[in-house]
Amino acid sequence: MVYYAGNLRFHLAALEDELRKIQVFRRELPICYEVVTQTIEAWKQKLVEKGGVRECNPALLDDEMASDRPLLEEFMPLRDDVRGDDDRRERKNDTDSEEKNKTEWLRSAQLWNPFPDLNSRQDDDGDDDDDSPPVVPEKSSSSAAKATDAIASGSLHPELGRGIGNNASGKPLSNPSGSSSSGYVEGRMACKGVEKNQAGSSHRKQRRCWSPELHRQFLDALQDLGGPHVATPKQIKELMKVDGLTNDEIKSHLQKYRLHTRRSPVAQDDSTTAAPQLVVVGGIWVPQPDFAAASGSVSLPPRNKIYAPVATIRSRRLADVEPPKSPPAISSLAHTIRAA
DNA sequence: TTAGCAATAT
DNA sequence: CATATTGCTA
Repeated sequence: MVYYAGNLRFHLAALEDELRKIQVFRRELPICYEVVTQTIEAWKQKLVEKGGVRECNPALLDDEMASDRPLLEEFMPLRDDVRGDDDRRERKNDTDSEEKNKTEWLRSAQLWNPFPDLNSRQDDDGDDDDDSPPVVPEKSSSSAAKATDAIASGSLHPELGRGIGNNASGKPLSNPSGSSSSGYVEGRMACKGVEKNQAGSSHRKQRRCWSPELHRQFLDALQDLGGPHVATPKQIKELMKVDGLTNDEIKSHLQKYRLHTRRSPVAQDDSTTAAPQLVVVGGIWVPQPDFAAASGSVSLPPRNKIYAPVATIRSRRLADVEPPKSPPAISSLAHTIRAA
């Protein structure tokens, strides 16, 4: 009896150890995490029962536990040498920096989700539940960045497509309710063969979408930097502190964003003080925020100083900081007007 | 090396 | 058509 209890405790401890280890990958291995967590819970309960009521019969116990086991073992075969660590060389002496890097890219992984619209989770930028270690501004060495990128694009990766029923703990971590879970899930990670730079023609990256969260960070950075037209990709990247996000990606996003804001400059709500933010440019009325953008095409060359310096601009709410959700079509009007 | 733009791919 | 990636140039 004692043996079983001890055994159970031992396994429990081992499991908890494992849980701590995969904590970092919680987002990427939601099922794994969940399974382990639940198993731990279940076992704890067993332990309690065991302590309380003496009736426990070893065989019975095994049987009962069997219900929890198979699932678990699919993902995590139990070993006795769980703490062996031989196979987990990566985290031998918990190197803090490495840990941080991982969590950081994890954050990014979370943000880079392939379901732009679906993933509107309740919390928002909550940064959530998890006690993710403080993200230190730590300048990520380029090598580190590359490493993480490599990881992100290739290796570890949770097969989270399979619906395992018991996601008891609540929100589906990564895979929003099945709708349209078309092969995008594997998009970034599955990467079978891709990225294997075989024959050096793996070329095109997997297409990754900017999640609302990520975009929000982007916008924040933009705002801090004084607007889309003065912000530079690198600065943005540093400000966003999203690891695994490359300059090129930001550059691209910025490009698109600029084009977008140029086309449909939206005066952003706040109509309370809706003083017409209009200014005359080349004979046409243009919403002020777009002034800078428009100036480009109307020959007001250096648009650098149009925006206030970083510090002062912080509180301002510029239209160009927000993506045009519902374009008022002013610009198109402008075009037609100009044509006429 | 980076920013910006254009071409191209999804 | 919208958006992401790559290529090219300054």
